[in-house]
Amino acid sequence: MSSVQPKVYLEVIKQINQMINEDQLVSGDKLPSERELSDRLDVGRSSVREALRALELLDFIETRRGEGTYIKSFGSYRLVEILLSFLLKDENTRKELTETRRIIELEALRLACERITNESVRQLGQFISRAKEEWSHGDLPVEEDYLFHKTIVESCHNRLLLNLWVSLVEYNKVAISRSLQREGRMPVSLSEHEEIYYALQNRDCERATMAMKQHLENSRF
Amino acid sequence: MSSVQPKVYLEVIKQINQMINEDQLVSGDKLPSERELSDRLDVGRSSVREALRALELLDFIETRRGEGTYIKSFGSYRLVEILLSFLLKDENTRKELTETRRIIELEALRLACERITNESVRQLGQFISRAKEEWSHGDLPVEEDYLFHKTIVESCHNRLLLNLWVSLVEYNKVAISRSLQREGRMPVSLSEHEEIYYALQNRDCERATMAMKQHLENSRF
DNA sequence: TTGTTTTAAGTGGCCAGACCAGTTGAGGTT
DNA sequence: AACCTCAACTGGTCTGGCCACTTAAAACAA
Repeated sequence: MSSVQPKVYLEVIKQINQMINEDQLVSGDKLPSERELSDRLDVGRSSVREALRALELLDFIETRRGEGTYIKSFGSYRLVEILLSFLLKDENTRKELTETRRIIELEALRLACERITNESVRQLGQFISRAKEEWSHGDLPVEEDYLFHKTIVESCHNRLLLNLWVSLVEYNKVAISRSLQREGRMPVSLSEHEEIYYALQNRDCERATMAMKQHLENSRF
Repeated sequence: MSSVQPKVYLEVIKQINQMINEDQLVSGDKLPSERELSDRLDVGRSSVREALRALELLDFIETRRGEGTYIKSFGSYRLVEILLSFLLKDENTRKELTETRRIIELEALRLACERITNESVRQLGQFISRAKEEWSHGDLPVEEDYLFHKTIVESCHNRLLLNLWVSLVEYNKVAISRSLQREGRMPVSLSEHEEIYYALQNRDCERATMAMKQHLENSRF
């Protein structure tokens, strides 16, 4: 006997996936209740729960106590985040993280040069202004820094790439604020942002890339 | 009251992760049994199972009935696979996937030019030879094709990057073999591989990159 | 002693049932 | 019409049970 039958909870996941496809369910729609699934698929409720919990961990679904289970949108940031939390145990991986982030951000910038909208460019400008203002008040514009970079990656209109980037950076947020706190770093960082901004305004890929390289180099995450 | 206490199964995942770190457990090591975890963490066994099933789906652990639960290697390749099986319903995501893969592979190649060992270069040569041989026998050297690319990404010595690449490509294997089956594609693909191989042998980054760009372009995954 | 068989303990797989804690909506009260 | 109240439903969790499988110790046979 080697007829290893697949585990029930995996079967349930398949069924749910199929259910979504057949019924054309989209993000926000409600899934049948655990009890109903258990009934309909003729499996125990615990198996249904194992399947749902796994999908929840992956951010595919969202469960609201007392209400039900809902399909989530494409916000699977947690995916890589989980991966990293299990993977990132030594110094080596940190270097890999930085390197990978650099790659993704630079390439995203390249794509953004061709795809960015005027609206997004305008936003970038705003972030710089707001950062300057905060800085003049003596505050550290960590959030603006983050949004500046994120907007750029968003502007390549590749959600997968954005997902990866967010996951990588999320993990590094501490390092970012530490970087900005370095003596004299802030003004330089700001002018680097401006340079990137101007380059993007002119869709000057070469110049933008050079500026970003410089910026990432100096930031030393 | 808004003190939403975290779900138990998430807590269990945290604990397990911590357990792995503290006890310096590595891939292949055995985790405590479900009943013992349930006992030690003072939660129901069902909660433990929900946690374990979720981790299993992510390929972090492997459960063998009658034996126990074991930590798996960094083989979290299944991640994106699962993600995509749920989300790859529109053409858009497919494009993003291809684009992201292209970026990662090209940049990995750049890094590999500086970091690749002679041994790896030799292996690349072997893969080409073997592919030629198989092809002369009338077989499609899908595996060799895959290994050729994988070895290159491995040679950048960034496991995170490798993980991402494998995740993306794993999903695309079907596409790969379909690509190779295209009339007259195989010989061209082989010669493109050779060009990359020669460039890598000479650590000629520029030439290697150009060749790879060409190759990926023609492959049309 | 050695090699084989049996058996018991341990483990994951799965289920049924129970209770708690939120949410919702229908029906009654004001 | 606006406001309760409460029953029904939903997820969250635990308990305890039974099955199938693995392993190793114990019993047995050579």
